[in-house]
Amino acid sequence: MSLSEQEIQRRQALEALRNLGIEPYPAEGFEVTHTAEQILSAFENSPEDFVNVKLAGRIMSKRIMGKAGFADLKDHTDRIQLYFNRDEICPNEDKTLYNEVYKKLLDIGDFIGVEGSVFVTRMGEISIQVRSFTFLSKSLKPLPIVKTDAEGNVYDAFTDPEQRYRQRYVDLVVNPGVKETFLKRSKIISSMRNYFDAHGYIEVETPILQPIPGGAAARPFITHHNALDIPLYLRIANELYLKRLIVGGFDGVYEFAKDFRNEGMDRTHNPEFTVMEIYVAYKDYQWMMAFTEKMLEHVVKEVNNGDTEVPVGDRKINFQAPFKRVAILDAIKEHTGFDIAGMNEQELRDVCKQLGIETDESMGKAKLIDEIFGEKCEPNYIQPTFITDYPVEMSPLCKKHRNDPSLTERFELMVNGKELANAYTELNDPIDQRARFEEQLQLSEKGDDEAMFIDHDFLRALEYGMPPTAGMGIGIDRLTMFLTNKSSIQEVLFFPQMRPEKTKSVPTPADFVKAGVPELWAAAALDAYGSVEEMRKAKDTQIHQKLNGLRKKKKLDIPALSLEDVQGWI
RNA sequence: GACUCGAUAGCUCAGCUGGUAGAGCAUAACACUUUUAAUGUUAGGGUCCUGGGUUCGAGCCCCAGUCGAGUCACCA
Repeated sequence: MSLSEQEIQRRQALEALRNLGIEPYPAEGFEVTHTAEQILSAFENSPEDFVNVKLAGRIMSKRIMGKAGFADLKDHTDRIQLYFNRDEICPNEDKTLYNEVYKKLLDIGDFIGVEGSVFVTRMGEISIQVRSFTFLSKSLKPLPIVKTDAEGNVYDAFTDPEQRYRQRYVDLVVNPGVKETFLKRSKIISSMRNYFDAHGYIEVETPILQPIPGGAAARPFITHHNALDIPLYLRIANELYLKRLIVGGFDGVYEFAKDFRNEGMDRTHNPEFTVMEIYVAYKDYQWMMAFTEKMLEHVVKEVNNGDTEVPVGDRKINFQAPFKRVAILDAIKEHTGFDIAGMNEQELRDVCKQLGIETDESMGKAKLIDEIFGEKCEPNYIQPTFITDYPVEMSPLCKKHRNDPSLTERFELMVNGKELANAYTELNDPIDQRARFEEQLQLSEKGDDEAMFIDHDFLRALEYGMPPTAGMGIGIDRLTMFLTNKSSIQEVLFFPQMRPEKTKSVPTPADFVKAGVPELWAAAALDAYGSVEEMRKAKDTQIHQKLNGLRKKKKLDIPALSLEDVQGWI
């Protein structure tokens, strides 16, 4: 491992601290009495409460002026300025603590604990006059320095998305606002959870490793269980398990679930993502629509200071309930002029052709309709809109429409032209369900690699009887994107999936020494071959000649090699 | 998958008919007792993503690759 100049200096500082008897990584905790936020918000009203404060955090900047100096301390709440005065920190003759430890050995990025009193500087900034400080953890790698001036201009921002996502810890430390996004995400989830709990629904956990990946149309990740010697799949949905629980007598269950889909990645798709699914017995999709819009309105208000309107890109989206409801066939009629109700597969193909939508042989009716809707209608629904009553072919787990058996009781919630939620009156007729699965099997044989598998255990559960049930799933990542106004899913996931980092190990002379090359020759061998592997590929005679050649050329002051020497190394 | 753009110091970026690299911040040293992107002076710091090619000579031109970003397609 080769270290940069600054990394070496920090290791030296680490040593210097230890030589002074200061442990840079102490085992003890540090008692914290205040946070930066508390001090900044309450000091002016009651300064008497802040004559003795202890807080801990990371040093974010340092400014020294002779016998006094400043630093910014960032704790989990905010940043606050520290004032270090030499004679305050070092009341006695020995000024080491100021001159050496504070001035030279304390680096940006270090965690320290400080004790002192709060005051206001001449410049009017609330600061802590430090009486004593304690190293809590030394930082060996320099953080990128992002500076903001009085006008709020940001300098040298740490912006490279690759580095920000790969090293989210750094992103969180130096880029203001990143943490807020994730705090909001957390709040969205807890707000939703509270809403469900208040209705008496039960949060449950269901298997992530599934023998049959059911509940959605998607390509799964496959893995293998050694003891059972069977393939297992990472779940693409948890729907079928939650419905089993309704069969078992739960009235309302929900789960915040990580789902996994082995498909493309882009700024709206990550291989693992979070979906909340909820199932409520004795309800239908009409009820669920009303429940969903009220729930969303509630969540949006909670995370958005009581406002239902949120900015998304250059638009504003209003989550005020009730949302508009449009049947999918009406939507298609409105945006394409075609009435596709009752059309067969061939007729739909013709419509696609006239609309300029590409199709292929593997597409059934469902996919064709989905294409038309996705291509021509979906982008038009900016404000939250329920699209309802999908054709039966598109929804194999959904109950047929009470008024039209060619349709289903399903809705999707479209926001900003994207699907945010999906819900059904759940199919609980086991015979119908079996028939629908069998249609999926035919699609699969036709080449649709996303068609659903038949889950016989799920059918068996339905045969015992499932009460009428409404179910709904909502994409938490997408919801978070809307509510934080981010245009990519990577911004709302702490650790989005990335291609593995290439760790190109740079060979050093030491590697050659380890391989048996004498130290005298290691640098030359590195020069000649670049890596141990390359050298091993060469013949001993070639190595012998090449290295001696190099010795001559570079006038190395070392004895010439014999062939026997070289044979001894490899 | 296609196209476009990018990769140079710890970070943000510059670089020129093709002549072995430069700024700001960060770092180090000195000065300075309340600074505000602190300041002033000085110094150090680089496999210019990788591999080939053209050339007397490549960070720059050509080819191939890696990684990333954006647009589109595919996929939900």
